[in-house]
Amino acid sequence: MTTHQGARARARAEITAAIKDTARRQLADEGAAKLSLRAVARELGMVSSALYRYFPSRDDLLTDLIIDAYDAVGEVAERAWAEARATATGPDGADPLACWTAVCSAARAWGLAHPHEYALIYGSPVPGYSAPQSTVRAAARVSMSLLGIVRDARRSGELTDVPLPAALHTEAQRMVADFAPDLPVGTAAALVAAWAQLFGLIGFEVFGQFHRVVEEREAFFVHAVERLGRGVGLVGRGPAADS
Amino acid sequence: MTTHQGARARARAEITAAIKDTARRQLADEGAAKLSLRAVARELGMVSSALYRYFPSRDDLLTDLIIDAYDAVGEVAERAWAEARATATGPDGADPLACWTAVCSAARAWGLAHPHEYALIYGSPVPGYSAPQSTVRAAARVSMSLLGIVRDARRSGELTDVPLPAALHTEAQRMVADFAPDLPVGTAAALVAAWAQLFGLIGFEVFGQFHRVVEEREAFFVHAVERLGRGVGLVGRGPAADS
DNA sequence: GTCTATAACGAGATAGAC
DNA sequence: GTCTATCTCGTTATAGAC
Repeated sequence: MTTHQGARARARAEITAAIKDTARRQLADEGAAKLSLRAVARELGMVSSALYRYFPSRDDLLTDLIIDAYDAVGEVAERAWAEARATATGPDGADPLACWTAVCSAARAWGLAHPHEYALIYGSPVPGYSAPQSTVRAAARVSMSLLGIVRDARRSGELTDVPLPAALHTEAQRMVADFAPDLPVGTAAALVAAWAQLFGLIGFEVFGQFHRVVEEREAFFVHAVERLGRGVGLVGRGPAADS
Repeated sequence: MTTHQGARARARAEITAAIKDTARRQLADEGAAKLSLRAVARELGMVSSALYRYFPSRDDLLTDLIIDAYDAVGEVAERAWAEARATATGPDGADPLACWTAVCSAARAWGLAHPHEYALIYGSPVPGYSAPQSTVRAAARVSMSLLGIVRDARRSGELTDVPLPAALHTEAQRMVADFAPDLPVGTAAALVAAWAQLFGLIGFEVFGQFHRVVEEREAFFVHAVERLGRGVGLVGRGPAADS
């Protein structure tokens, strides 16, 4: 009985994974707008109605792909943070700015390696599709890593203050209450802005806007996100930037 | 003969405009990936083959829509710059930071008002479509406005230096040679980064990533781009940000 | 209970003959 | 420029294998 259930569960997991893999391939070929259950089924040698045992609808398959993509970037970001924490550590703990650039670079590398999945989560919305609430936890993982780095820096006294206009005080206080307890209001607002700006840099590179504009993309990116990190108040221990 | 040609040309222009309008509506409904000459023709009561008198292929129609969209943002950006130049002017000319935020806010407002055209030019690439060289002039208009503001600031002595790591010197020198003569290397690199980051902020708002994260979006945006402007070396004349 | 296959629906796209 | 025959799609109902 147990082995029976185990075998069934294993088979189910395998087929689910195969469906998603095929769907991801279609995503790359035709884009999310044209993702079709029938085409996935055809490519798998199944009949379309059989897919409904695994995904109640096309949109649910899309949702799963989106969550997977968010989890994939989130995981490389978290892993990069953990590694930077372990290696770039001085007497006072990890170097905040080194952790920051490590996480940002990890997100960039993932985007460049998976442009179509990147487009799925950070590109244009899919027409007619509205992401359900179930995507938000995975979607927050990268920003949670950035937030954690800033928190670490604050604990080790390596976070400078960020000015905030009076008009944004209540808004930033709401942000602090929502997801950044123990952070100063200016830092919270700057962090949200930096988060959007980070994906502006990555998106421009992944989507080709830097074509014939930026050539040494990695060095350019690292410098830009270092400046972003300093903008949220992180202080670097490494050699200062030359002028 | 002249009136004949004029009438023909006028009719042709009208039909071309009608085709583009219909295509833009389809863009909003189904996305760029599903843009089809046939559907446009049907909606216009024409037969699909008739459209080929106006656009040689679907991709050419797409290219036209893309150029139009770039020109539309470019125009509001340029107009905003001109207006800010005229109003926010002191003894030394226009206030550089006021011009900067005016141009950024104009681009944001256009994106929020035309999310589908925004997606067309700053969102995910259209599968199977590659933008031809003919789009680059229109695509550069917003960044050219930002560049012009920085140039003005430099002329009026209101541009501070931006540090640049040695590893990026040759890259930034190439940028300066390509499109920013008379600008310091650090400024050029910072400007390109700010350009990408600006559209990160706008894209996150247009595409809904700020849902339940940022509520007072306009004030948040203005503050963020002010900081961006200072990051490229612009100095503001208005009241400094409170802390 | 779990799955796959057949068949069908209504709607839309497409290719080609005329 | 029109019409038709044949494709696609998401989705459901149903029947039967394991």
